[in-house]
Amino acid sequence: MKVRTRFAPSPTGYLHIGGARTALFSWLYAQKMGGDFILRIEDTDRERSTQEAVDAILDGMEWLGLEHDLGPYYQTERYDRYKEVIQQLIDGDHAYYCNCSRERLDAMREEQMANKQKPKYDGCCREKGLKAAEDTVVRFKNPLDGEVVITDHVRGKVVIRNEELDDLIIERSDGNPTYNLTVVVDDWDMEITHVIRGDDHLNNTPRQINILKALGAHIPEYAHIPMINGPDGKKLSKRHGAVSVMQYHEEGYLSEAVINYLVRLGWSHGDQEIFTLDEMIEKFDIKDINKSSSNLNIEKLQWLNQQYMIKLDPVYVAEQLAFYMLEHGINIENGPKLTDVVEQLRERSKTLVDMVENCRFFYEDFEAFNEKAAKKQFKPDVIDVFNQLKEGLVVLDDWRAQAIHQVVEDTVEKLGVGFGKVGQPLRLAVSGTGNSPSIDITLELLGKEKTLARIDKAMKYIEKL
RNA sequence: GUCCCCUUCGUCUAGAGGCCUAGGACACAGGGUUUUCAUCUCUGCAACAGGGGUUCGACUCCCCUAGGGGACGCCA
Repeated sequence: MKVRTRFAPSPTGYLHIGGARTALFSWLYAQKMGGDFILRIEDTDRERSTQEAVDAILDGMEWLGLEHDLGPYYQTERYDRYKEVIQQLIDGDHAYYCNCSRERLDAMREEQMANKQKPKYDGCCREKGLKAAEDTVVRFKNPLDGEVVITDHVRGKVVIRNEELDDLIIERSDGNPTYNLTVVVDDWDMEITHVIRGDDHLNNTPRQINILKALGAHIPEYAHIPMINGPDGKKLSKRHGAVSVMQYHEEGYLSEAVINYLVRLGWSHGDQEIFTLDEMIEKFDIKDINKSSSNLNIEKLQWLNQQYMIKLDPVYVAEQLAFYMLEHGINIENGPKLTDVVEQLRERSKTLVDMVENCRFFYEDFEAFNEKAAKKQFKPDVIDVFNQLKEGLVVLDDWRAQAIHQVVEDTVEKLGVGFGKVGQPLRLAVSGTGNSPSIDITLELLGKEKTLARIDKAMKYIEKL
């Protein structure tokens, strides 16, 4: 049988980091097994599902490169099929109509909780043989005894007694099917072989298996993967910063780094930290997924992101950088080639947004010198240094790092000072900050005209002190 | 409350009874390289939740306790 996995989000919000990892694991497994990866939108909650959320999920998947082979399927387009299956269950005496009021249900739940019992439907209408009516729902006849054994690929054997379960609603009074029914029908119809999903669904699994059995359907393999918590170990929430995967995009992370970060969260292959996509596919195995939940660690993501900026082709990274330059209002026509910027700044930036800020001075004049650096570097005697430098630079036709370096060296020699006495004030003068790529390359990329203008500007600043 | 699940350095993890004086990575601290910053590199810091078993031997197996998470909806 051909392996088929699926990612089945409900479109009630953006694609968050936990969902993205679930999708990644499903996708990886399908890739590894040469199977299909299906995207299914579970939009049966019509109140909360929105088109914006669908788009946000699709965007997130696309950015991460998690392409689906089939779909997206929308559950709202499959209502006829669900109706048919519900009828089949009723006809087979596996489901029944129930007219218990919400008030009765609520009161019962409260009472059970007060008695320290697990709240469950009491089966009131189970044998009444009710017909469909205005206010009736359809409930599944869950077996009363025996147990359900889940052989989960991550959790191992999990046994749930049927007496812990109750007769869940599979069709609402408005005629809409509910989640536990639709998942089962879809996984069955779509011939899903491996259900890889968050472990918040582990508790639903026995119910779903019972329905599958009643339908005479094949029961898929299951793998319930643990949750991802925020950096503080608490449940992921907006307070933790980036929750939507697209927020990582906005903050300047490469999708390659995010994928690599995500794959190592809850999964590992020995001591390896960095994986190409092909390596991931080759080495990924469900049995290597951890059982315990993991916490987000932004520092590690930042480290990975830098590793990827260094490792990836500068032409590609430059293409990505162009997006952020535009986004941050920098005109890339006013400065050096982006590939040069990438090569010079990738070891000095954690994210592409960092890189934008670090290269800004090549493209735009800055307002003020870094205060601390100016205090340290801009002393009156620097005027001599700048005059000397200018003398050499003005006449320099070959505006390249090597020649520029020679001018700086000559200045150092003539003035009989240390390199730092020349390089640092110069760096501050042209960049406005205390750090940049090596000074000769910085000047080369900045260009002769801007360099000289900025030295003049710095001299005026110093004279006013 | 009831049921289910989880528990190795601060964090991500390796570990399938002796290979463990518990390894790697991020972070952090210190050194080296770089007359900037970073990169790179070296060193250091730092963990088997607790208690009982089983065994010649337990991080690894079993039980209990504690802590954390999830489920218990006409949400998914």
